Amino acid sequence: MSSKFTTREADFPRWYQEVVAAGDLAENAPVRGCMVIKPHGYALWENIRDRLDQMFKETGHVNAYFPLFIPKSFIDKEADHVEGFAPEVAVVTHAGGKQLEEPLVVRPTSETIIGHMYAKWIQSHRDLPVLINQWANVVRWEMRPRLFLRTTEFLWQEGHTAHATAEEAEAETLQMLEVYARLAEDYLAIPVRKGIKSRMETFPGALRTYCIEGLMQDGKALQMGTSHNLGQNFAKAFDIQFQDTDGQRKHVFTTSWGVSTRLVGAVIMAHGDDRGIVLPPRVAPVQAVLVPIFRKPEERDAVLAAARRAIDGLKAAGVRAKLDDREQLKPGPKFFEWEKKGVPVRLEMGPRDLKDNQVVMVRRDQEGKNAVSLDVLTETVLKTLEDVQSSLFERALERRDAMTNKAASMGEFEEILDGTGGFVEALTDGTDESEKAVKDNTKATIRIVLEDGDVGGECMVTGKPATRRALFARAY
RNA sequence: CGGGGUGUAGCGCAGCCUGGUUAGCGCGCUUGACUGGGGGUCAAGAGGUCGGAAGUUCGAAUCUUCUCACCCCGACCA
Repeated sequence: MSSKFTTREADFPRWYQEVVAAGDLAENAPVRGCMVIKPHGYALWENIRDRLDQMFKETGHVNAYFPLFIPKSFIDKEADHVEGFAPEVAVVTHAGGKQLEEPLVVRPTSETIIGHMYAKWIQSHRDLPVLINQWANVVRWEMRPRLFLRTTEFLWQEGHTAHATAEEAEAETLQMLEVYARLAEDYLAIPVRKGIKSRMETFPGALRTYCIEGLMQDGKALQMGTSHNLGQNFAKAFDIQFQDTDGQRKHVFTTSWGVSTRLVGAVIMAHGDDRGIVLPPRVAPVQAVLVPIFRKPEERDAVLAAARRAIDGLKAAGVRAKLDDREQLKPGPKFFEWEKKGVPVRLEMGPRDLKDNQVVMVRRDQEGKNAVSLDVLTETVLKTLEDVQSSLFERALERRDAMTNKAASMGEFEEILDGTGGFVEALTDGTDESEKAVKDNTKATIRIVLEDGDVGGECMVTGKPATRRALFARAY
């Protein structure tokens, strides 16, 4: 019954690695920083992807695909963009057995190539808005890779839209932030803080960056999605213009927004326990697993027949249910395996249960076992899945709130960070210098700016009158 | 790029300092039997260019030199 994992409390990063491996989600590839996403991990990503894709379609977006290779000169066209991405870009200099005329960048993100295409596609206000998303892999050379959280190659989606007015672009940016927040909270059961990034944390080339920030169990923040209002920066760099109703040629306003396979890491770090991964039912590839128990052949036949009926009932009700009828494994090892994989509900069915017309049900998020009559199995499982979903969210919310504090001075600020960690709300004078000083001294960064302007009080760094209220945290 | 470390079976390691028969251990794997309501037991097996190269030696996983790879700690990021 005891766990073999390093506990979260003892060493969170190590716990994370062990749990990812034990849950059979992914492993490191021969190339440093790259990962192989295994079937169970990929199924998890597919569920996130499918739900998001549906949400994008519901908000009027369509999918397209842009190429992996981008002429290096494209990246150079937007000054902030080059500077921001230069250190992590992979460049192809040779191909076809010779040196290339112009090096090709392996996309770290696709604003530039998409901007180039939009310049061709957009002529008139009648062509707007353009609402395109793409599912793709991108490469950003990483020095400190961590499975799912930070990998050199990762899977993501990037939405790229173009609009006639600044207002429309801003509305789009905020709308997609909302979509991300809903995905995180309703689907991944992770409460998030929504907000705007400081200038220092803004996407290279963007006017404004909004984001959702989750808090992990170790008190560190995780950026779970970003939505950028790019203003006319890329429109000007790539000359994306349209003729408006007034006859004038104008630059469009663009946005971009993305979430990645990092979300899989978020789910693990937000909900996992010392026995392994715990998956919210809505994303779980397997929501309920049934482990049959028997000794003699006649027991086997009876149990398996009843088990198949139960599974069929669950599947008919839309539950992603699985019968684990592998005969080479005893029930015990199966229990541990599914537990490590995070399956929300486990059912055990043996001869004793058959006699009583019941199964034994175990919730992944709780201790203990309960008997459930076969007559009400399907509705009980459905209800339990909903319960697990909401209690995971509630638990994460309580943890988050308990780890959100205010600091009035640097002393208090550091005390909180070194104690419980988590989000710390504090006042600063809003300068890059103060923000940098906090980062250098405490490793905490501004996750979101809560308010700029007349906030009262004084800057915790300089003591000058404060002009900004922000949420800080140490982050992944 | 600066500092520290590791390469021996699929994985994790011992052996090296102090050279000496067929290079071991745990887990995993294969076959079989007994087992089966929370990680079972027994038996029999398979699996190795000891990272690579050169050298010292009668003899090298072990000593020397070179080389390659990877990992950890310090500057960025969805």
